[in-house]
Amino acid sequence: MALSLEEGEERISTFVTMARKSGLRITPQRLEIFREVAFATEHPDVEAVFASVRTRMPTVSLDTVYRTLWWLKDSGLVSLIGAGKGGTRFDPNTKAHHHFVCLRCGSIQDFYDSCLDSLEIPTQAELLGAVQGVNVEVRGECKLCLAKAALEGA
Amino acid sequence: MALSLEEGEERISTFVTMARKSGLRITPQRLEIFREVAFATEHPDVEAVFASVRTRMPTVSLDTVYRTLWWLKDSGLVSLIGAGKGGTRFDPNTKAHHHFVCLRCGSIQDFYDSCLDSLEIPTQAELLGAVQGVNVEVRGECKLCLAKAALEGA
DNA sequence: GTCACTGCAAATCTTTTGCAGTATG
DNA sequence: CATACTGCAAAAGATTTGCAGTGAC
Repeated sequence: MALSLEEGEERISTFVTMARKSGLRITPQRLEIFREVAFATEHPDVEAVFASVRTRMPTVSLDTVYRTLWWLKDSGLVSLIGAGKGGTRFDPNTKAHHHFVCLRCGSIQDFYDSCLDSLEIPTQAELLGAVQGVNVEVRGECKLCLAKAALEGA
Repeated sequence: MALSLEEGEERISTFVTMARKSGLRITPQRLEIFREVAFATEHPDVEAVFASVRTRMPTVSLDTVYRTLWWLKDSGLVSLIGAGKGGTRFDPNTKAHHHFVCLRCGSIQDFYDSCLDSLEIPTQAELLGAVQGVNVEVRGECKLCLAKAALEGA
């Protein structure tokens, strides 16, 4: 699955605008790293981005890739898959359920909703493989983080 | 949010049954580790399970926890949050979209569906914090893994 | 009694940090 | 020109592996 050139370029121009707005410097490394991610359709991990950027810019270091990616994430230009940070996490709940994921602290809370359980799977998704279940991930900021932010902002 | 005792015990008896069926030995460590995970409502990571089990069984080692958790995962008794294994992964797609997650290889593919984008957020979820978006995670086995399995099974 | 399972310790892989030099705005 | 950014190297953290002893079946 290839990304259209226009869509990639659109992502890059958003990137430059955002960077300017945040007063952050646009360096060749950052541009190259972002270009890599912006055109990616495979949801790469850090190592993959690094390897790929390295073919075109052999001097970039792995930690620059890390720093750039976290910065992109903080700016909202890319998002993390799942809860993001931290080690592997487990879910002992084998019943149908759904998650509220906090984008700030990474906490995950279960919630139940029978309508969501019986969500109709779009044909688009059916085509990608053998579907076994659905989990709806509601993303936002949890109560605790909201309270903390309110305190700090006061 | 506490888990009802019955539900936890139910999970444990499922565990014992499953273990017997797979011909795997039920050791005190495994039972303790599974008990920990079965009653957890916080989607713990390995370190958290380890720390908690250790308070009741000070001799367990971290690697036993790892081994047991992977085994539980392979048996389908617990599932991994997100794609599971591997490092942090990024998603450069800032448009509303959804994921097909392969439970076998961990690959993630995007798909689009405007009905899902405008999914109504259940009150249950609204109560947990400030909602910013929804991502539907369709879980199953991807085309590639299905093909591989077919080859090996032949 | 057999053989899978455990604990330990060391190896490996992933991510972060401190510092001195470099280059962007 | 100031100072944020980079690369390097080393530290910190997470996960895996090899091996000898132990215990579940």
